[in-house]
Amino acid sequence: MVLDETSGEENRLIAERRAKLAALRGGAPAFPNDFRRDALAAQIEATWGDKDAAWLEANPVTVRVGGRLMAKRVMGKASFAKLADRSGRIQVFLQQAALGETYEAWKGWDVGDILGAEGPLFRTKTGELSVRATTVRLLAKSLRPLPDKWHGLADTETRYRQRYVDLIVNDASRAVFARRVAIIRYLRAFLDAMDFMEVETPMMQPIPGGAAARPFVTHHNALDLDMYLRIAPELYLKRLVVGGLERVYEVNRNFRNEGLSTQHNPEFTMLELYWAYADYRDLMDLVERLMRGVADTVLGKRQLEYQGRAFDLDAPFHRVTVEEAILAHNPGIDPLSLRDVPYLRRWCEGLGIAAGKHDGAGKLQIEIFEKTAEHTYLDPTFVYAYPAEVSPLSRANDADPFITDRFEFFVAGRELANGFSELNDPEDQAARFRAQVARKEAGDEEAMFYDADYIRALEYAMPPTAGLGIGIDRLVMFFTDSPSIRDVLLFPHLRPET
RNA sequence: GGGCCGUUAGCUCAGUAGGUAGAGCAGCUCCCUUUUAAGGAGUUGGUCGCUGGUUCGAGCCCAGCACGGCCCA
Repeated sequence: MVLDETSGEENRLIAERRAKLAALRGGAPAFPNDFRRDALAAQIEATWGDKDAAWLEANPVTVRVGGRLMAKRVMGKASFAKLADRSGRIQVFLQQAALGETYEAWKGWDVGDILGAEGPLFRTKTGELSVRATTVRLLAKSLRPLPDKWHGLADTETRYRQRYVDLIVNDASRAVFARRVAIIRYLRAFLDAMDFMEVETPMMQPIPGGAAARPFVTHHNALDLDMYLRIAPELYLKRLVVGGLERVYEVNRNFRNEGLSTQHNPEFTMLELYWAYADYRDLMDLVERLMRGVADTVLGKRQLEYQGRAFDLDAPFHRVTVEEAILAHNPGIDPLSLRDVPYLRRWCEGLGIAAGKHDGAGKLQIEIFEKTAEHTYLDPTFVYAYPAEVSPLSRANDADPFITDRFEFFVAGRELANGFSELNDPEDQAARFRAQVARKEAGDEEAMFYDADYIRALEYAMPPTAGLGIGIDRLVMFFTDSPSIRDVLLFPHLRPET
């Protein structure tokens, strides 16, 4: 894949089309913008799809359609064209007898060009609802040939780099992004109906907070201030709960300065919501309802296949604690030593986990969980009671302060959501931040900063609150049977072309 | 960062043992007034990702690099 600007010599196919465009420039505007449609392909099918040839002849309906020429079949003095608009495709029938000189021009137009046509609807010999063109115009010349009309565009790299081409020729790709939009629309409607308020909080933050991740750094020139692209909106959203916005959510991008994979893009979309007077159990129930609601909305059923495996969202979602999960997947482990640091450290070594020097029992538990258990949760599963050590923003459990009232939600072995009862005790939160700072000073680049303003906000008192984050890209992957996050991102990050 | 795989015409792909590059579609010329990947006849089109090396000779073998894919850390 070489760009013409750098290759010096233009492709012959493009040169041919450029010559056609040059000829067009001699007359009327080559890129006119005075054509207006009055019908879309899908509307035409919906409105007149059930009318037969005789009805259409007796009740003439004239439509103006426009779109990209996707198929061109010339048979001497008559032709068929397929025009693609945003709703679908409509066939246009062109005849020399009706179009005169324009018909000769049409024969020189190319698949990929943008056309407008007007004429009455009729049915062809084979019964296809079509437009019998009385006029047809070239609205925009395509200089580049489209990929193979039958095989489409298969090259993964080109599909990602030139998504516009992928969207033109691959129906399946368009369907993925249509479904992505439908899912996000559903989530918004669901939350709006619960009286949640959608808000926007800073993407550029002086202190990156709300998650354990390495941030991107940028610089504000006027303030001469380094700033961070947010790794999460969490601390800002909770400030809003302090302010009395008792139900808030935000759907937007987070940025994490980490590697790329089939599960990770440096910028990804997260839904975060904060719900006062609710707890983590309410959130688990909410997630179950959302998952079924998404299925109902975009699939019309709760049974689906993801990457060859069947899933049934009607079945109750599993719920298991972190410690139960560790015991279930590490048969030899001693249940009474699950919080014993030297014991867990030895167990980690046996699993080939490189534990950090300062890791406590909670961190070591999570390492063991992630290595041995996480990927096994294929059916929807809530894993809860996360250790406080790895949950610096979560409320400690009343009966057992080693753990927090926090869960993560797994489907197909992947984390789709993370939720917890929020830590609203400002003194506990300050102590947790100090512990994070100690970790950061010990070399943990993902440890959190101390956010003094956030502590100040909590000191005004935050109501008891539950907070949830849902990874939208992974959710869309699941509901579109997509193996890679790049398949659900319109413009996934790639290295620059050479 | 490591391992494996890939990169050949605009697109989708073949390419024999290392002997000088092919198909289909698209394009171009011609025929064709109801096609559905329209059809028929003819025809153009390649720095085989890049740079080196081995060889009389490299798309093919070797090394490095670039980009992509999958897996691992």
